Amino acid sequence: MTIPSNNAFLPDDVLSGKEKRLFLSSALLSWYNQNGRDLPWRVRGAHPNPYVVWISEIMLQQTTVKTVIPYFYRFLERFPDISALANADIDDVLLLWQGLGYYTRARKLHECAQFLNQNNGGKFPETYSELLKLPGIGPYTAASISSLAFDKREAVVDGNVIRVISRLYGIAESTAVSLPEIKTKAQDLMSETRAADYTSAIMDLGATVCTPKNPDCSVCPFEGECEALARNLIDEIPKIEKLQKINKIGKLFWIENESGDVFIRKREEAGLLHGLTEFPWEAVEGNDEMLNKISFPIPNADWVDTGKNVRHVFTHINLTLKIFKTKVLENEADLKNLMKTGGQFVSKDNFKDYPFSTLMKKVVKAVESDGNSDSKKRNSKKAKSVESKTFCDFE
DNA sequence: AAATCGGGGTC
DNA sequence: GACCCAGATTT
Repeated sequence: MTIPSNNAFLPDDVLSGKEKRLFLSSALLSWYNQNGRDLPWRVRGAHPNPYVVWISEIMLQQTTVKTVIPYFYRFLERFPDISALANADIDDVLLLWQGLGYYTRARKLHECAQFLNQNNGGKFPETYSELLKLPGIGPYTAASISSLAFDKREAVVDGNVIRVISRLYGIAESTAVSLPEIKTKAQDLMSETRAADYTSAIMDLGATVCTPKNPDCSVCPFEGECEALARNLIDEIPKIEKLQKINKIGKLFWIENESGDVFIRKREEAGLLHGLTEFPWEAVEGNDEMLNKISFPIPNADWVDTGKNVRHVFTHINLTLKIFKTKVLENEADLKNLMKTGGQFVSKDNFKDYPFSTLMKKVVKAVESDGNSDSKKRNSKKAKSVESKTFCDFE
Protein backbone atom coordinates (compact mmCIF):
# COMPACT_ATOMS: atom_id res chain seq x y z
CA MET A 1 0.00 0.00 0.00
CA THR A 2 1.31 3.37 -0.98
CA ILE A 3 0.57 6.15 1.45
CA PRO A 4 -0.48 9.24 -0.49
CA SER A 5 1.19 12.45 0.60
CA ASN A 6 -1.40 15.02 -0.28
CA ASN A 7 -0.56 17.80 2.11
CA ALA A 8 2.68 19.66 1.43
CA PHE A 9 2.33 21.84 4.52
CA LEU A 10 2.87 19.06 7.01
CA PRO A 11 6.03 17.00 7.47
CA ASP A 12 5.78 13.76 5.54
CA ASP A 13 6.42 11.51 8.48
CA VAL A 14 3.69 13.04 10.62
CA LEU A 15 1.10 13.01 7.90
CA SER A 16 1.93 9.60 6.56
CA GLY A 17 2.11 8.32 10.10
CA LYS A 18 -1.44 9.29 10.82
CA GLU A 19 -2.70 8.09 7.47
CA LYS A 20 -0.90 4.85 7.92
CA ARG A 21 -2.50 4.33 11.29
CA LEU A 22 -5.92 5.01 9.84
CA PHE A 23 -5.23 2.51 7.11
CA LEU A 24 -4.06 -0.13 9.55
CA SER A 25 -7.00 0.44 11.88
CA SER A 26 -9.41 0.19 9.00
CA ALA A 27 -7.78 -2.97 7.72
CA LEU A 28 -7.97 -4.52 11.16
CA LEU A 29 -11.67 -3.76 11.55
CA SER A 30 -12.42 -5.09 8.07
CA TRP A 31 -10.61 -8.28 8.99
CA TYR A 32 -12.61 -8.46 12.23
CA ASN A 33 -15.90 -8.01 10.39
CA GLN A 34 -15.20 -11.20 8.49
CA ASN A 35 -13.06 -13.21 10.90
CA GLY A 36 -13.85 -12.12 14.46
CA ARG A 37 -14.69 -14.90 16.87
CA ASP A 38 -18.16 -15.36 18.30
CA LEU A 39 -17.74 -15.71 22.05
CA PRO A 40 -20.32 -16.11 24.84
CA TRP A 41 -19.48 -12.72 26.37
CA ARG A 42 -19.21 -10.82 23.11
CA VAL A 43 -21.47 -8.75 20.90
CA ARG A 44 -20.61 -6.57 17.91
CA GLY A 45 -20.20 -2.98 19.04
CA ALA A 46 -20.40 -1.94 22.68
CA HIS A 47 -21.71 -4.56 25.10
CA PRO A 48 -24.95 -3.54 26.83
CA ASN A 49 -24.04 -5.27 30.10
CA PRO A 50 -20.72 -4.30 31.74
CA TYR A 51 -21.18 -7.05 34.33
CA VAL A 52 -20.82 -9.65 31.62
CA VAL A 53 -17.73 -7.94 30.27
CA TRP A 54 -16.23 -7.68 33.72
CA ILE A 55 -16.74 -11.34 34.69
CA SER A 56 -15.31 -12.55 31.41
CA GLU A 57 -12.30 -10.23 31.58
CA ILE A 58 -11.39 -11.29 35.11
CA MET A 59 -11.74 -14.97 34.24
CA LEU A 60 -9.69 -14.56 31.10
CA GLN A 61 -6.68 -13.09 32.88
CA GLN A 62 -3.77 -15.44 32.19
CA THR A 63 -6.29 -18.06 31.13
CA THR A 64 -7.33 -19.44 27.77
CA VAL A 65 -10.73 -18.88 26.17
CA LYS A 66 -11.44 -22.59 25.97
CA THR A 67 -10.84 -23.04 29.68
CA VAL A 68 -12.99 -20.07 30.65
CA ILE A 69 -16.17 -20.82 28.68
CA PRO A 70 -17.72 -23.45 31.00
CA TYR A 71 -16.75 -21.44 34.08
CA PHE A 72 -18.33 -18.36 32.55
CA TYR A 73 -21.69 -20.05 31.95
CA ARG A 74 -21.81 -21.55 35.42
CA PHE A 75 -20.88 -18.27 37.06
CA LEU A 76 -23.41 -16.17 35.17
CA GLU A 77 -26.15 -18.63 35.95
CA ARG A 78 -25.36 -18.67 39.66
CA PHE A 79 -24.52 -14.96 39.97
CA PRO A 80 -26.43 -13.18 37.19
CA ASP A 81 -25.68 -9.63 38.29
CA ILE A 82 -23.65 -7.44 40.64
CA SER A 83 -26.20 -7.70 43.41
CA ALA A 84 -26.30 -11.49 43.35
CA LEU A 85 -22.53 -11.64 43.54
CA ALA A 86 -22.29 -9.02 46.26
CA ASN A 87 -24.74 -10.91 48.45
CA ALA A 88 -23.06 -14.26 47.96
CA ASP A 89 -20.80 -16.02 50.43
CA ILE A 90 -17.14 -15.91 49.37
CA ASP A 91 -16.93 -19.68 49.84
CA ASP A 92 -19.69 -20.14 47.27
CA VAL A 93 -17.78 -17.93 44.87
CA LEU A 94 -14.64 -20.01 45.43
CA LEU A 95 -16.61 -23.19 44.85
CA LEU A 96 -17.43 -22.00 41.34
CA TRP A 97 -13.87 -20.81 40.84
CA GLN A 98 -12.13 -24.04 41.90
CA GLY A 99 -9.72 -25.26 39.25
CA LEU A 100 -9.51 -21.92 37.50
CA GLY A 101 -6.46 -20.74 39.41
CA TYR A 102 -5.27 -17.35 40.61
CA TYR A 103 -7.81 -17.38 43.41
CA THR A 104 -7.17 -13.77 44.34
CA ARG A 105 -9.25 -12.97 41.29
CA ALA A 106 -12.33 -14.55 42.89
CA ARG A 107 -11.78 -12.71 46.15
CA LYS A 108 -11.34 -9.32 44.44
CA LEU A 109 -14.33 -10.00 42.23
CA HIS A 110 -16.45 -10.47 45.31
CA GLU A 111 -14.96 -7.39 47.01
CA CYS A 112 -15.58 -5.30 43.94
CA ALA A 113 -19.22 -6.34 43.66
CA GLN A 114 -19.81 -5.42 47.28
CA PHE A 115 -18.10 -2.08 46.82
CA LEU A 116 -20.17 -1.21 43.76
CA ASN A 117 -23.37 -2.27 45.49
CA GLN A 118 -22.68 -0.16 48.54
CA ASN A 119 -20.96 2.88 47.10
CA ASN A 120 -21.86 3.22 43.46
CA GLY A 121 -25.52 2.29 43.17
CA GLY A 122 -24.65 -1.18 41.96
CA LYS A 123 -23.30 0.23 38.71
CA PHE A 124 -19.92 0.35 37.03
CA PRO A 125 -18.13 3.62 36.44
CA GLU A 126 -17.43 4.21 32.77
CA THR A 127 -14.05 5.89 32.76
CA TYR A 128 -10.64 4.27 32.79
CA SER A 129 -9.44 6.19 35.84
CA GLU A 130 -12.50 5.30 37.93
CA LEU A 131 -12.43 1.66 36.90
CA LEU A 132 -8.74 1.47 37.78
CA LYS A 133 -9.52 2.21 41.42
CA LEU A 134 -11.66 -0.91 41.82
CA PRO A 135 -10.37 -4.12 43.46
CA GLY A 136 -8.85 -6.56 41.01
CA ILE A 137 -9.02 -4.12 38.12
CA GLY A 138 -5.66 -3.07 36.75
CA PRO A 139 -4.63 -1.19 33.61
CA TYR A 140 -5.67 -3.93 31.23
CA THR A 141 -9.13 -4.61 32.68
CA ALA A 142 -9.90 -0.91 33.20
CA ALA A 143 -9.24 -0.31 29.51
CA SER A 144 -11.13 -3.40 28.42
CA ILE A 145 -14.32 -2.64 30.36
CA SER A 146 -14.17 1.00 29.36
CA SER A 147 -13.83 0.17 25.67
CA LEU A 148 -15.88 -3.02 25.37
CA ALA A 149 -18.84 -1.91 27.49
CA PHE A 150 -18.79 1.87 27.09
CA ASP A 151 -17.09 2.30 23.72
CA LYS A 152 -14.43 4.57 25.21
CA ARG A 153 -11.22 4.98 23.26
CA GLU A 154 -8.96 3.23 25.79
CA ALA A 155 -6.51 0.77 24.29
CA VAL A 156 -5.94 -2.54 26.03
CA VAL A 157 -2.46 -3.98 26.31
CA ASP A 158 -2.30 -7.68 26.99
CA GLY A 159 -0.14 -10.50 25.72
CA ASN A 160 -1.91 -10.46 22.36
CA VAL A 161 -1.50 -6.72 21.86
CA ILE A 162 2.14 -6.82 22.91
CA ARG A 163 2.79 -9.45 20.27
CA VAL A 164 0.84 -7.75 17.48
CA ILE A 165 2.20 -4.26 18.08
CA SER A 166 5.81 -5.24 18.73
CA ARG A 167 5.87 -7.30 15.54
CA LEU A 168 4.07 -4.68 13.47
CA TYR A 169 6.56 -2.01 14.46
CA GLY A 170 9.58 -4.29 14.78
CA ILE A 171 10.15 -3.52 18.46
CA ALA A 172 12.87 -5.96 19.45
CA GLU A 173 13.81 -4.91 22.98
CA SER A 174 12.60 -6.80 26.00
CA THR A 175 8.89 -6.22 26.48
CA ALA A 176 9.50 -4.97 30.01
CA VAL A 177 11.47 -2.09 28.50
CA SER A 178 9.28 -1.42 25.48
CA LEU A 179 5.92 -1.57 27.19
CA PRO A 180 5.35 2.22 27.27
CA GLU A 181 6.11 2.45 23.56
CA ILE A 182 3.81 -0.47 22.80
CA LYS A 183 1.02 1.13 24.79
CA THR A 184 1.41 4.42 22.93
CA LYS A 185 1.38 2.74 19.55
CA ALA A 186 -1.64 0.61 20.45
CA GLN A 187 -3.50 3.73 21.55
CA ASP A 188 -2.58 5.61 18.37
CA LEU A 189 -3.80 2.70 16.28
CA MET A 190 -7.15 2.51 18.04
CA SER A 191 -10.22 3.27 15.96
CA GLU A 192 -11.85 6.61 16.70
CA THR A 193 -15.31 5.35 15.82
CA ARG A 194 -15.43 1.68 16.83
CA ALA A 195 -13.54 1.43 20.11
CA ALA A 196 -15.22 -1.75 21.36
CA ASP A 197 -14.75 -3.60 18.10
CA TYR A 198 -11.13 -2.46 17.86
CA THR A 199 -10.40 -3.99 21.26
CA SER A 200 -11.97 -7.29 20.25
CA ALA A 201 -10.30 -7.17 16.87
CA ILE A 202 -6.70 -6.70 17.96
CA MET A 203 -7.01 -9.46 20.55
CA ASP A 204 -8.63 -11.82 18.06
CA LEU A 205 -5.83 -11.11 15.63
CA GLY A 206 -3.26 -11.98 18.28
CA ALA A 207 -5.13 -15.11 19.31
CA THR A 208 -5.89 -16.56 15.90
CA VAL A 209 -3.41 -15.11 13.37
CA CYS A 210 -0.45 -13.40 15.04
CA THR A 211 0.16 -16.36 17.33
CA PRO A 212 3.30 -16.96 19.40
CA LYS A 213 4.43 -19.80 17.14
CA ASN A 214 3.77 -20.29 13.45
CA PRO A 215 1.68 -17.16 12.87
CA ASP A 216 -0.38 -17.19 9.68
CA CYS A 217 0.99 -14.00 8.19
CA SER A 218 -0.53 -14.72 4.79
CA VAL A 219 -4.01 -13.88 6.08
CA CYS A 220 -2.96 -10.99 8.33
CA PRO A 221 -4.40 -7.56 7.54
CA PHE A 222 -0.99 -6.11 8.52
CA GLU A 223 1.00 -8.40 6.25
CA GLY A 224 2.25 -5.64 3.96
CA GLU A 225 3.15 -3.31 6.85
CA CYS A 226 4.67 -5.69 9.39
CA GLU A 227 8.28 -4.81 10.27
CA ALA A 228 9.01 -8.14 11.92
CA LEU A 229 7.78 -10.02 8.86
CA ALA A 230 9.74 -7.81 6.46
CA ARG A 231 12.94 -8.25 8.47
CA ASN A 232 12.38 -11.96 9.18
CA LEU A 233 12.17 -11.36 12.93
CA ILE A 234 8.82 -12.99 13.64
CA ASP A 235 10.40 -15.64 15.85
CA GLU A 236 12.51 -13.09 17.74
CA ILE A 237 9.71 -10.64 18.54
CA PRO A 238 8.39 -10.15 21.13
CA LYS A 239 11.36 -10.83 23.36
CA ILE A 240 10.03 -12.07 26.68
CA GLU A 241 12.21 -12.63 29.72
CA LYS A 242 11.49 -15.94 31.40
CA LEU A 243 11.39 -16.47 35.12
CA GLN A 244 13.01 -19.44 36.72
CA LYS A 245 11.34 -22.12 38.75
CA ILE A 246 12.33 -23.75 42.00
CA ASN A 247 11.89 -27.40 42.86
CA LYS A 248 10.03 -28.29 46.00
CA ILE A 249 9.41 -31.67 47.57
CA GLY A 250 7.10 -32.49 50.41
CA LYS A 251 4.78 -34.82 52.21
CA LEU A 252 1.02 -34.94 52.19
CA PHE A 253 -0.85 -36.59 55.03
CA TRP A 254 -4.02 -38.52 54.29
CA ILE A 255 -5.78 -39.17 57.60
CA GLU A 256 -8.92 -41.22 58.02
CA ASN A 257 -10.98 -41.87 61.14
CA GLU A 258 -13.00 -44.91 62.07
CA SER A 259 -15.89 -43.82 59.85
CA GLY A 260 -13.64 -43.50 56.83
CA ASP A 261 -13.93 -39.71 56.87
CA VAL A 262 -10.88 -37.77 55.78
CA PHE A 263 -9.18 -34.91 57.57
CA ILE A 264 -9.30 -31.61 55.68
CA ARG A 265 -8.47 -28.06 56.59
CA LYS A 266 -8.82 -24.59 55.15
CA ARG A 267 -5.74 -22.76 53.96
CA GLU A 268 -4.94 -19.31 55.26
CA GLU A 269 -6.47 -16.32 53.56
CA ALA A 270 -3.19 -15.20 52.05
CA GLY A 271 -0.55 -16.80 49.89
CA LEU A 272 -0.60 -19.82 47.66
CA LEU A 273 -4.05 -21.35 47.08
CA HIS A 274 -5.40 -19.17 49.85
CA GLY A 275 -8.80 -19.97 51.26
CA LEU A 276 -9.04 -23.34 49.55
CA THR A 277 -9.56 -26.72 51.16
CA GLU A 278 -6.67 -29.15 51.45
CA PHE A 279 -5.29 -32.21 53.13
CA PRO A 280 -2.38 -31.32 55.41
CA TRP A 281 0.86 -31.05 53.48
CA GLU A 282 4.19 -29.35 53.72
CA ALA A 283 6.96 -28.89 51.20
CA VAL A 284 10.50 -27.58 51.25
CA GLU A 285 12.92 -26.50 48.61
CA GLY A 286 15.40 -29.15 47.54
CA ASN A 287 15.61 -32.88 46.98
CA ASP A 288 14.59 -36.11 48.66
CA GLU A 289 16.87 -35.79 51.68
CA MET A 290 15.00 -32.66 52.69
CA LEU A 291 11.98 -34.80 53.48
CA ASN A 292 13.47 -35.62 56.86
CA LYS A 293 12.68 -32.11 57.94
CA ILE A 294 8.96 -32.70 57.59
CA SER A 295 7.22 -34.43 60.46
CA PHE A 296 3.84 -32.75 60.59
CA PRO A 297 1.24 -33.22 61.89
CA ILE A 298 1.22 -36.12 64.37
CA PRO A 299 4.76 -37.06 65.39
CA ASN A 300 3.83 -40.38 66.96
CA ALA A 301 1.38 -41.58 64.36
CA ASP A 302 2.12 -44.71 62.40
CA TRP A 303 2.67 -43.26 58.96
CA VAL A 304 2.67 -45.46 55.91
CA ASP A 305 4.35 -44.32 52.73
CA THR A 306 1.80 -45.09 50.02
CA GLY A 307 4.52 -44.95 47.41
CA LYS A 308 2.37 -42.55 45.44
CA ASN A 309 3.64 -39.25 44.15
CA VAL A 310 1.74 -36.25 42.96
CA ARG A 311 3.51 -33.75 40.76
CA HIS A 312 2.17 -30.31 40.13
CA VAL A 313 3.59 -27.38 38.24
CA PHE A 314 2.85 -23.86 39.41
CA THR A 315 3.98 -20.70 37.67
CA HIS A 316 7.21 -20.61 39.64
CA ILE A 317 7.32 -23.94 41.51
CA ASN A 318 7.75 -27.55 40.47
CA LEU A 319 6.17 -29.48 43.31
CA THR A 320 6.38 -33.17 44.17
CA LEU A 321 4.32 -34.47 47.07
CA LYS A 322 4.71 -37.94 48.55
CA ILE A 323 1.49 -39.23 49.98
CA PHE A 324 1.51 -40.72 53.48
CA LYS A 325 -1.43 -42.37 55.20
CA THR A 326 -2.18 -43.32 58.77
CA LYS A 327 -3.95 -46.42 59.79
CA VAL A 328 -7.34 -45.56 61.20
CA LEU A 329 -6.74 -42.87 63.75
CA GLU A 330 -8.18 -43.99 67.05
CA ASN A 331 -5.64 -42.86 69.63
CA GLU A 332 -7.40 -40.12 71.58
CA ALA A 333 -4.27 -38.07 72.18
CA ASP A 334 -3.29 -38.12 68.52
CA LEU A 335 -6.80 -37.20 67.55
CA LYS A 336 -6.83 -34.32 69.96
CA ASN A 337 -3.50 -33.01 68.74
CA LEU A 338 -4.66 -33.22 65.18
CA MET A 339 -7.86 -31.29 65.81
CA LYS A 340 -5.81 -28.58 67.52
CA THR A 341 -4.06 -27.92 64.21
CA GLY A 342 -7.39 -26.79 62.81
CA GLY A 343 -9.56 -28.78 60.49
CA GLN A 344 -12.26 -31.42 60.39
CA PHE A 345 -13.11 -34.91 59.23
CA VAL A 346 -15.36 -34.99 56.20
CA SER A 347 -16.93 -37.79 54.23
CA LYS A 348 -15.53 -38.25 50.73
CA ASP A 349 -19.06 -37.82 49.43
CA ASN A 350 -19.01 -34.29 50.76
CA PHE A 351 -15.77 -33.21 49.08
CA LYS A 352 -17.92 -31.56 46.42
CA ASP A 353 -19.06 -28.96 48.96
CA TYR A 354 -15.52 -27.67 49.44
CA PRO A 355 -13.29 -25.78 47.04
CA PHE A 356 -10.28 -27.92 46.21
CA SER A 357 -7.34 -26.90 44.07
CA THR A 358 -6.40 -29.03 41.12
CA LEU A 359 -3.41 -30.18 43.15
CA MET A 360 -5.70 -31.65 45.83
CA LYS A 361 -7.92 -33.24 43.20
CA LYS A 362 -4.86 -35.03 41.91
CA VAL A 363 -4.22 -36.27 45.42
CA VAL A 364 -7.74 -37.69 45.71
CA LYS A 365 -7.36 -39.39 42.40
CA ALA A 366 -4.02 -40.86 43.42
CA VAL A 367 -5.26 -42.17 46.75
CA GLU A 368 -8.33 -43.73 45.21
CA SER A 369 -6.36 -45.50 42.51
CA ASP A 370 -5.41 -49.07 43.25
CA GLY A 371 -1.82 -48.59 42.30
CA ASN A 372 -2.10 -50.42 39.01
CA SER A 373 -4.34 -48.08 37.11
CA ASP A 374 -1.39 -46.04 35.99
CA SER A 375 0.60 -48.94 34.63
CA LYS A 376 0.16 -47.65 31.13
CA LYS A 377 1.74 -44.33 32.00
CA ARG A 378 4.48 -46.06 33.96
CA ASN A 379 5.26 -48.39 31.10
CA SER A 380 5.63 -45.50 28.74
CA LYS A 381 8.32 -44.12 30.97
CA LYS A 382 9.87 -47.32 32.27
CA ALA A 383 13.28 -46.66 30.85
CA LYS A 384 13.54 -43.20 32.31
CA SER A 385 14.24 -43.72 35.98
CA VAL A 386 13.91 -45.90 39.01
CA GLU A 387 11.62 -43.32 40.48
CA SER A 388 8.95 -43.81 37.90
CA LYS A 389 8.96 -47.52 38.67
CA THR A 390 8.70 -46.92 42.37
CA PHE A 391 6.07 -44.23 42.45
CA CYS A 392 2.81 -43.55 40.78
CA ASP A 393 3.07 -40.19 39.15
CA PHE A 394 -0.09 -38.21 38.74
CA GLU A 395 0.27 -35.26 36.48
C1' DA B 1 12.00 -3.87 38.96
C1' DA B 2 11.15 -8.35 40.59
C1' DA B 3 8.43 -11.80 42.83
C1' DT B 4 4.08 -13.94 43.70
C1' DC B 5 0.02 -16.09 42.26
C1' DG B 6 -2.90 -21.73 38.90
C1' DG B 7 -3.88 -24.41 35.64
C1' DG B 8 -4.16 -26.01 31.11
C1' DG B 9 -3.63 -25.91 25.95
C1' DT B 10 -0.23 -26.17 22.40
C1' DC B 11 3.72 -26.99 19.94
C1' DG C 1 9.27 -30.22 28.42
C1' DA C 2 8.98 -25.06 27.26
C1' DC C 3 5.99 -21.57 26.33
C1' DC C 4 2.37 -18.57 27.43
C1' DC C 5 -2.46 -17.39 27.91
C1' DA C 6 -7.92 -11.01 27.54
C1' DG C 7 -2.69 -9.51 34.45
C1' DA C 8 -3.03 -7.71 39.31
C1' DT C 9 -0.80 -7.05 43.48
C1' DT C 10 2.82 -7.05 46.69
C1' DT C 11 7.56 -6.44 47.93
